[in-house]
Amino acid sequence: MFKDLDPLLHSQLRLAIMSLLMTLESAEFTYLKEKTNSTAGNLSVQLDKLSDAGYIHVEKSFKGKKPLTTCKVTPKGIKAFEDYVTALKQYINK
Amino acid sequence: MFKDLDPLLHSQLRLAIMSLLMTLESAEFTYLKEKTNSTAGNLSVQLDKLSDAGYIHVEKSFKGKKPLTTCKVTPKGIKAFEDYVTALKQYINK
DNA sequence: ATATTTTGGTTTATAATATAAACTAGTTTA
DNA sequence: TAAACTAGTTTATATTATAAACCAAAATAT
Repeated sequence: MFKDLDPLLHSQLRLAIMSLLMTLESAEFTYLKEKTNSTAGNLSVQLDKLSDAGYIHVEKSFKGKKPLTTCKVTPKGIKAFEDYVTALKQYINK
Repeated sequence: MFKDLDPLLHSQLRLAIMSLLMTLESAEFTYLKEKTNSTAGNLSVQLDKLSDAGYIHVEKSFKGKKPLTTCKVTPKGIKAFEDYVTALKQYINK
C-alpha cells in the first residue's frame, strides 16, 4: 500500500539540501546554509550523511585563502530523490 | 525559502495514518494497522500523538465483546495535512 | 472445565536521529 | 597583537521512532 520513504531523504534539512542541489550545477556550503536556514553544525552533519550515502559529492578546496566546500548531487542521489518523490505522492495525492 | 514541515506529520507512519483518514469517514485500529503495515505498539503511540495534537479524534467502544478503537480526522487535522502538503511541494516540485 | 491461543490493544525500554553548543584553524580588522 | 570573524567540524543532548514486553478479555482446543 504505502511504499517506504527513504529515511535519508525524509528529513527536513536533508530534503531541502537535495531539493536545492537538484536544480543547481553545484552549491557552496555557505549558500546551502543561507538557503536552508540551518546552523553550520547541523548542515555539516547532514552533508556528511548524504555524502556517505553517495547521494552527493563534496569537494573541499579554497577560495583565495578561505576554505570552500562545494556540493553536487550524484546520479545515485538524483535517482533516490526521484524515487522518494514518487513514494511520497502515494501519501499526499488523494 | 523553505517553509517548515510540521514534525507531527513529517513521520512516515503518522503521515500514512493521516493520508488514510483524509479519504475515509473513519477507520478502525485494526484497519489502520493492516494498511500501514505497522505494529500495534507503534500505531498506538502515533495515534496518541495525533490525538493529543487534536489532528484526529479517537473513540474507544466495543464491537460485540471486543474492544474497538475508531479514528477520525478533525478539521484541525485536515488543515494541518493540507498545509503540510503545500509546504512539502516547495521541496519536491522543481 | 481448564489450559492455550488469539484479539485488540497499552506501556515501557531502546536505538536512532536531529540539532545546537562547543570547539578548531586560519584570516581579517582594529 | 589582540579581538572578532569566516568556514567549517566534533561532540553532547534532547527528541523521536520503533519494537518488545506486557495486559485483559475472548475464543478455541483438550
